[in-house]
Amino acid sequence: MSVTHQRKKDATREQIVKAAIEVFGGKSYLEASISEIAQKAEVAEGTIYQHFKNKEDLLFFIPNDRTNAFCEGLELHLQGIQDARNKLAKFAWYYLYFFKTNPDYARIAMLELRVNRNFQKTNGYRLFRGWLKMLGDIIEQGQREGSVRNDMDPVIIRELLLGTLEHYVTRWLLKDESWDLLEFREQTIELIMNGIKPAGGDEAKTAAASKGAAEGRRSKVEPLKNKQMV
Amino acid sequence: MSVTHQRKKDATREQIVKAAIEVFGGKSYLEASISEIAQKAEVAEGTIYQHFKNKEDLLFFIPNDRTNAFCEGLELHLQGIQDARNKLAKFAWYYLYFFKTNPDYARIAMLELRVNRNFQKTNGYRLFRGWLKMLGDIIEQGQREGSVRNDMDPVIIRELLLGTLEHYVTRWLLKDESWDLLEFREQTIELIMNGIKPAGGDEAKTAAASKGAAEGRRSKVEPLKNKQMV
DNA sequence: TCTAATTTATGAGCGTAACTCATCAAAGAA
DNA sequence: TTCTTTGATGAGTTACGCTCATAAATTAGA
Repeated sequence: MSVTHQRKKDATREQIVKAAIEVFGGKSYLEASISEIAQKAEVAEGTIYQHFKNKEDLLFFIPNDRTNAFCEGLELHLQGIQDARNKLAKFAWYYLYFFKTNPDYARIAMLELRVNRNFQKTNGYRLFRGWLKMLGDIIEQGQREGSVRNDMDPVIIRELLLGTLEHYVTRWLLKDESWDLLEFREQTIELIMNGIKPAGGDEAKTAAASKGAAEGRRSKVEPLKNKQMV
Repeated sequence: MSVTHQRKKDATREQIVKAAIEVFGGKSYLEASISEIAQKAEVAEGTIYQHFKNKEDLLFFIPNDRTNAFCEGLELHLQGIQDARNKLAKFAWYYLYFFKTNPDYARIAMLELRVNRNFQKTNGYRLFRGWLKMLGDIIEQGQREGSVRNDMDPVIIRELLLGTLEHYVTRWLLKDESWDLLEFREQTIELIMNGIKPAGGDEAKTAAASKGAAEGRRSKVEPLKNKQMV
């Protein structure tokens, strides 16, 4: 296969994926039809099956590119921020901002992929777990810094944040984006930040003391037996 | 139509719904087939269409009974608990307990109904919003009591709790119930309870003072413009 | 430049599953 | 018993995912 040939094929596949994002984003996976995707991509139905094993395989291909875009943007937006708490706040903002500006993909990710059992075996899910680790690292950094309570398993904190954010995006999509996805951000982050603040110290008044207090309470609760929940 | 006739028809419908819960619970809505449900219910395929407009209509009928069961159990488990914070903790426990003991329905509710746009127009969703209000009332009670910070819109607190719980159930299902759904409950509730505690007071040390502190900060943040997020 | 070989695109045709409808069975009313 | 009404049935229709034989396009060799 020559280089030009490959280019041509890649271009066709890209057209198909682009059309698939639009169609899967506009209606449910079930209601979306291959023929509609083919029409929008301006290829024959059979061509889609030259590039993808089946309809689901096409769906699962979509997050590859989008997850990478998410990661790149995330790293960019976190640059220059030193402390974990500000990184977490920035993460929450970026997460909502990303899906707000990618509503078609948001629908695919939240309403289709997120609840699909087969998706967990795909490369897209592997990429998802990649940036999940980034989030976990920030939380652990905060625990080392003393700015995040360390008597709590970092996975719990991660899931609290992630669960809440995914929930907001999902509700926003189901309400046809009728309200601003970022509207609830400030109060929600305030709530979570307050929750994960080291115990025994009101940070606003006694920021310096909080670190010591946190250290004193290290490993108060049982460590989790099974962290493979994602 | 006579009483006996109606009884007979109701019995058939119940058989169909029972079979549908098993089949929709075992595989995705897409993979589940009407013929399999008909077989399991021991009726002809055509009979299903005497009782339900289509496959989706059958799916949407399922939560009617289960939501009522959820509500009854919830009210029972909340009985005798006076203060809002203990009610919220109990709610979280009951929520996870209910889905742990109803895994087939959990899959239908979390993986199908929760992300289905059409579901929002159904009676099942109306019932869901019914107990959502119960949860909101508990939070508002806590804000009046002074045990829950009232400088925060109650909807935010409700969504934080609900989002996290739904997230746990979803992850648990996608991991084939391989870990204990209740394992994360204690730490998560501790985290949320800490977050929604009135600001400025470490409750463990200065419980009495917290009320006053909370009142002092009433209406600190902007009220939400749009509460119709669910 | 012409030709053979390989890769990519095509769409008619197939299988399957949701759904319909004419017919049958069962129960109640007269 | 006969007529009417309601519920159950499954063969038939339709729509959609998917296959495959064929055509078109591109490359390599002479």
